[in-house]
Amino acid sequence: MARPSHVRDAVQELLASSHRHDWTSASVLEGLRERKINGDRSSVFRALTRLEAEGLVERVDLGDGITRYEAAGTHHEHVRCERCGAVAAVPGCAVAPVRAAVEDRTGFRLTGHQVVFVGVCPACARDEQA
Amino acid sequence: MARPSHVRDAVQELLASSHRHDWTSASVLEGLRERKINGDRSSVFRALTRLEAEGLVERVDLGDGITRYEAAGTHHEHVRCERCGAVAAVPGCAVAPVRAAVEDRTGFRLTGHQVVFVGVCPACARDEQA
DNA sequence: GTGGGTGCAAAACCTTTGCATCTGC
DNA sequence: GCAGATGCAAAGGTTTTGCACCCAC
Repeated sequence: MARPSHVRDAVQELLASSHRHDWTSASVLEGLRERKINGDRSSVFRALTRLEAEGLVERVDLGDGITRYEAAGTHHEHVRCERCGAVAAVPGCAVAPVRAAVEDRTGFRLTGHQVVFVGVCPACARDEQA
Repeated sequence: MARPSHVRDAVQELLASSHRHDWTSASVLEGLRERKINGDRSSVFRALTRLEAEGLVERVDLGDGITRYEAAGTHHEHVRCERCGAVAAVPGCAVAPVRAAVEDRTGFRLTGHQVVFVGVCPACARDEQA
């Protein structure tokens, strides 16, 4: 056992070596191709699923129906540009301060959260001016 | 023009007369049937799309790949039970306090956000004890 | 008659699954 | 040989689109 998995290793390294927060199955596959690594959709999905289970990558849901992934790291939220789709990180946790209040008011015991800010990125705001 | 649209009207009334935050295309269709209103998937989708554009209903993304809708109203966040899927409202805005800070740190001009808390609802927590 | 609303079916989309194959161990 | 990894193809589920029909204006 413990056989080499070139696809999974390549996926992990691809995500870890980038600062992108919006890797999709398609862009991962493309990234592998650019690195001259052959891969298949199913292999990429299996790799991502397993890497997520191992805690090496995290699933990011930006609310557009496409599942995204990023390398696991320090906690942060995301902001997505509604014009160009660019995704940036928002350092820290946006809802930590209200966590206790939410548990009090809803009776739920919270285990996680998903926060996505939507806005206009600086570049698109500039274009808008012009 | 301004022709009657029984499907769209029925969808709007269905959402407005309920307090559910997790209407899906399927449950809306089912709801219409229960009201003896014939409808079709595409009609429901077109109705929801248009009602959303008109600001009468809001899209709710709980991160499970299924698009949900609820009647538009006062702003609130959502919490979803990871055991049973129940959805409850969280009054108020969880991220308002950090809005300005996010704009400062990212340079984005924020136009909206999407917050979903994940946790265990009181009922499931009780079952867990047993 | 015109345009919007509708139903039906087919397509599109992303994701998942089945299965045969290959290859380290 | 066995178990894990892979590629290919097909299925699965939700959402979208095309098209013809119908009806209120």
